[in-house]
Amino acid sequence: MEVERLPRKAREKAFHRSQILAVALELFKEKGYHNVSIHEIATKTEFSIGTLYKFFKNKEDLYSALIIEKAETVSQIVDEVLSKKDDIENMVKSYIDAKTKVFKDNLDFIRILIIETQKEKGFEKKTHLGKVLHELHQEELKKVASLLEKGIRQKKFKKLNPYHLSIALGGLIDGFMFNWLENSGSHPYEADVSFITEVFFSGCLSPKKTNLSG
Amino acid sequence: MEVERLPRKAREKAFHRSQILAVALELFKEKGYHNVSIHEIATKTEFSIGTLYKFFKNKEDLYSALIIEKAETVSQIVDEVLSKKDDIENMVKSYIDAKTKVFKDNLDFIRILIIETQKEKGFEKKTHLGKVLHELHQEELKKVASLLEKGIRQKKFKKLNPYHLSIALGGLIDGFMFNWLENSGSHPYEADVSFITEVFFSGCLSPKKTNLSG
Amino acid sequence: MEVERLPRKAREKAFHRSQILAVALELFKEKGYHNVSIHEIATKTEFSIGTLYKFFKNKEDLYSALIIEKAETVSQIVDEVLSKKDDIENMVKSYIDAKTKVFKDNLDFIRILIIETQKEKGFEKKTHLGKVLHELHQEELKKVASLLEKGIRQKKFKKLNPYHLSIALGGLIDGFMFNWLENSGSHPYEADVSFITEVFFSGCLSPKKTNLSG
Amino acid sequence: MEVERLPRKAREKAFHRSQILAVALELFKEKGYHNVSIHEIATKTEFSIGTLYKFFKNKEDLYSALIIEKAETVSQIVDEVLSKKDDIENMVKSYIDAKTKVFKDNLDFIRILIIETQKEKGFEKKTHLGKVLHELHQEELKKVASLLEKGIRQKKFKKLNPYHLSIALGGLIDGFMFNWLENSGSHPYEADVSFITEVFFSGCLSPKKTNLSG
DNA sequence: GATGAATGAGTTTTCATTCAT
DNA sequence: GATGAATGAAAACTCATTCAT
Repeated sequence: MEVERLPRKAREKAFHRSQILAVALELFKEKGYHNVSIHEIATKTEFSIGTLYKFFKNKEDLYSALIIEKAETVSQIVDEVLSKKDDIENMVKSYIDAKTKVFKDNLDFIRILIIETQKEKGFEKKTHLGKVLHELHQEELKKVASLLEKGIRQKKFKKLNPYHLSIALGGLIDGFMFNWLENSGSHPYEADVSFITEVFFSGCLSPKKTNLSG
Repeated sequence: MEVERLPRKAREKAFHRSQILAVALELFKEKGYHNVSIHEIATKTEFSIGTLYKFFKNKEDLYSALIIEKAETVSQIVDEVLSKKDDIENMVKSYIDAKTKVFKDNLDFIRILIIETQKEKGFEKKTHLGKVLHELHQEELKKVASLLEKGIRQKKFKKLNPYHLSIALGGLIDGFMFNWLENSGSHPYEADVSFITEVFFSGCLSPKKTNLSG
Repeated sequence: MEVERLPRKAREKAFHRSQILAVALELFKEKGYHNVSIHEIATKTEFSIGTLYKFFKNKEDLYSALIIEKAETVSQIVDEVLSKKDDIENMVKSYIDAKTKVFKDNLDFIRILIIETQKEKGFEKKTHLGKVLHELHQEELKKVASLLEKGIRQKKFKKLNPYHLSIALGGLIDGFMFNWLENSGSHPYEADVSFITEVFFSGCLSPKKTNLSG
Repeated sequence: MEVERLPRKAREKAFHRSQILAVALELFKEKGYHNVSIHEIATKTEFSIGTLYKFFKNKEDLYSALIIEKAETVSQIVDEVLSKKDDIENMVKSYIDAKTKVFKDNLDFIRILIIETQKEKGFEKKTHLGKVLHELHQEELKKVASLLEKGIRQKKFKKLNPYHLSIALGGLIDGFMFNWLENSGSHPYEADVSFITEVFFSGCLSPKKTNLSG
């Protein structure tokens, strides 16, 4: 009995935790970190303030947990795409697709992620949150880099530093998506996706291929 | 004598204003908007709180003034570069140079600019600050776009949407510079500059040119 | 046990509330609204500032609650007197007695009531407080008027507009009591009470009655 | 020359002083004492703050001067009426006329007078302002009392304490005028004036006269 | 374990008054 | 003498966090 009881409790606890985070995300998106009070989160989750403090040691901790959880989810989505073996070019396209979709689907989260990423002394690596986000970002860059490297070895891409190329690709995606965000999604984002793909490939595909395809 | 008296006062006032903004920038960079109190700014500037409120009607106003002033300075630097008539390719190179340099020289400012840009429901165009930043950004995109368009007409660049291309270029620059920022300027940023230039041109120069240069 | 628990809490809360109001009244009487800080009320009540703000949403609200509560108490006292069926003349006498006693017992409250009544553009009916006070006053005038009307119908009083007469009676009472207040209660207020009664009756009783009684 | 220069300066000074008081009265009426800043008065008078402080040693002093000046004007109006020798009854009527007219013409002033009169410990006789107002009021009561006394000696009024009668008359006037004020002058005040007169006389005239006139 | 009342440090902002020019 | 920039004490109010029940 006891053996089953704890797991159930644990499951419940995890569920409650995720409920709190979901509500908090909603509120932070809507009003910004400083304009949301613990009291408000407590009321909306229908947990007591004391219970919230059982789950998270303070407001900052709750916020960190929220960001990290989301960032890991996004990371997993990207990982999945990168782990599906396919033709290199298709994989890059899938990556661009996945990233832009994640961006579009999580606009508000992305917004607070950016704020947090830059907030308080930039990538403050002393902060737990800062470290985790830095690592997740660097891991992604490396994974994309290794994909691009494979493409270079297959002579499909020009001989350029693959880590730099992955930064370039990330920059392209972010640039377009921020522009889309700035103009409040006034046009279908798919247009941007195809442009990103076109620009990136026309710059990276090795000359011969370019001529063949062109 | 009287003729000079007012200008001196005005000059002094402007100087004091800039001093306050400089100190405030320093503090905001260091601790973030919400962790800096007016009292602290007053103490550090060695002005009284009341004097601060003579210059700026409230904390938000001081912050806005800070951001807008800096953003306009950056805008002017870019404008200057874009107004010097030269060979298109050199002008693009100069633009990349200028932008990366501005970025490097104003790391901390860029950081709080990003936060502000995304803060509270993204580009909140209802805010004066939000509107001003949005406009400055769009103006820059258009200027770069018109430069690139000229290049396209001169058959130096591929036939791609020039506005989109300017977003792409912006994305590339930001991507690299953020990466550089994230790694706290661990390597000379000039390396990034040349990579940005290379990637951008290899993707944009019209096919013939590519073949000749490759 | 549980059944009693909530009521006890509620009772305690009500008690605390009344304690705060009592202390606040004391302070406002002593120093005036603008010269009493929330901090001071908190210190004197031995509650924290935060607790005060749990009871009242701001300083104005605390003040309003204070005035309205007192005004309603006074209103009830008057109501009680007016509801006891008796000979008309005795009822009027009782009313004068009750009013002067209330006045005497609540000198300081009356003072701030007057201030509030006249404060900021007179009976500002837009304010909740203003409305409530206005209504309470008008209600009282009407009740007294209907009492006097009965007297008129019974031919005990002269045929004068009863509403106007109630204003006159109120004016008489206030005039004497303010004079008494101004001279800091230098003489027993009962002297004033009998004078008010005499003047009012000799002015209102119909000539025949006057002759009979005189 | 010097002999004439000072008087002109003095005249100018007095004029400026009255200008300041006029503007201040306007502002205090409109917004209340605590919502008007010295800065605002300075701006509206087109004098500098420093100059204002040359005329009045502080805000309270300016306020006192304002109230006292007005109160003395009112006092003079009443004095004039009371000094015109006439039939007693006509003089009382004139007094009621004058008082109600003053009330009507100075509604806003009366309002702040009441506030001040009751503000901060009621008739605080320690304050200069308090003392002056108290004295002015008592003087008026005495003058009216001596008028009424004459009427009693002439057997025109009942044998009642004339000082008390003067309080009663004052109370009647104030009661009606406050009611009129409370209802924002919704009806012509002359109606009240005649009612005050009627009530006061029918209550004060000796029975014989009443019978004769009735 | 859960609760939420109580805390009070800390924030932004105002404005009467002074005094160097 | 006139000025008005500078001052800074003091106010109202918020909210993360604690801890007795």
